[in-house]
Amino acid sequence: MAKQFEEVEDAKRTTQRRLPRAQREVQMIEAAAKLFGKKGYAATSMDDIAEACGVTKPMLYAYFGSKEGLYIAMIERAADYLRGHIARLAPEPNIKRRICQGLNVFLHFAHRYRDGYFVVAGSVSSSRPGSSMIDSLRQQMLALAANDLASFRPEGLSKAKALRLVEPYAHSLIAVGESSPQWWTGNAGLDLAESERTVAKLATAIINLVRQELKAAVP
Amino acid sequence: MAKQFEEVEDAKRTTQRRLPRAQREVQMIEAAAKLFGKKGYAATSMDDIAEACGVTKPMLYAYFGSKEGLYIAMIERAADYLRGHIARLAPEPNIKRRICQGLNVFLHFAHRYRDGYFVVAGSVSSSRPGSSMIDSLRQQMLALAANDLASFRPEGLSKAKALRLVEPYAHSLIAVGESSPQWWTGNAGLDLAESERTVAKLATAIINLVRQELKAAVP
DNA sequence: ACGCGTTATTACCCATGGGTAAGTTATGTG
DNA sequence: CACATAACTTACCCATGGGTAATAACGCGT
Repeated sequence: MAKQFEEVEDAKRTTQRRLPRAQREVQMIEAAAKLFGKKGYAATSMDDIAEACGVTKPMLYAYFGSKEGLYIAMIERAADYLRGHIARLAPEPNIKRRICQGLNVFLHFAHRYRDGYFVVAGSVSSSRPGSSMIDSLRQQMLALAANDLASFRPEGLSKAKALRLVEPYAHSLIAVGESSPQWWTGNAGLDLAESERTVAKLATAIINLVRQELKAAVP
Repeated sequence: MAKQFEEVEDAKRTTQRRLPRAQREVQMIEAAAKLFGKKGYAATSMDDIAEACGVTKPMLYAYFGSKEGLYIAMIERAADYLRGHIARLAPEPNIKRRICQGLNVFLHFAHRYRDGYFVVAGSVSSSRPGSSMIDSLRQQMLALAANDLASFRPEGLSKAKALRLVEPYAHSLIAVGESSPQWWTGNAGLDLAESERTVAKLATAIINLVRQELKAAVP
């Protein structure tokens, strides 16, 4: 009973038992992710977040210093999750499978965090705090994808050139991964497995297209 | 000299000549689109928008009633543009080409409006005003795409079943179209023509995949 | 049972920003 | 040229919400 987080449980909790800082912080970050994801950064108040975890505003400031601090902490947590899981599949030698597994990381992350996911996925150059962090995360993912795609280049094509050529396709690959969660929201309980299969097919199609493009580009 | 809109021209304009309402409204909507797109709805103040078009806040209220009113007006304008252009290519009989042209509409729209584009593209379930309008627009686009994709079904597969099967792919198609503009922001002046070619290739790949899936689904 | 730090609260400050009332200047039309 | 009207401004109101100071209660170790 130490670690489970018990989600709002109806309205205001009657007995907000005192949680140790570590657990409360996790709870706060999850509430923040949910609300920031659903309503956006500016439209979410610290009071909203505080209420969502049965506590009052000053606690948020005690633990995170500021609204921006809480936001950043949240982004960092999400980024760590993604980077960690992505890094963990480096050993996979089969490139195509690695790409699919990479996309699955996004799918699982989105499945687990729903609203919170859209904070990292849906931020397009928005001048919110931490956007630079999100941009750099996206940049890293993009670089990984591009690198994997470029590994399909035929003999006689420089890696640099290949990297340049696959860039837009890497982008689309990410877009496909990012968009799938969005399509769940419409169709209620669509299970992960089916999404994985669909995304895998799309990835394969894109990979084949890239292969073809790279072959055509050899001088 | 009547219609051109003269973009901020440095800092505050010295002589803000009095524009007739119709022109000022257009200017306001464009400024709003730019700022909402760049900073988000809640983070953009009416004063910001007013200043961006060399005028003061009460003018915005005189013409649009409220912040929400201005926002809605902006969305409606964008939606009209998209719906209008999409509808105009209905006569095209070649489905594949029509899909590509549909995607091009997005590309051109995004190219023309940059920041403003992200207002309609980047809004994922966010509880901003007008989100229902954006959702319905997206829904329409999705339906069109799905419908076109379903037309590739082989004999012996009901349209209903085909529509259900292609849904995730229609989503991906839209995602590819929506994501391209985002990839421009990184790589400065990438011209439209190249994006069009890339997107066309991706669309073709997805269409082929869909064809294959539909064929495999026939009982 | 008695501190003593951690967890929490109440009550407040004040800058920001949506929204408005009342007044001011250009402009085009009889 | 007058003058009605559309275009525009200044100056304000006040609710929201970020942030803080002072204070209370719980519970753990000795």
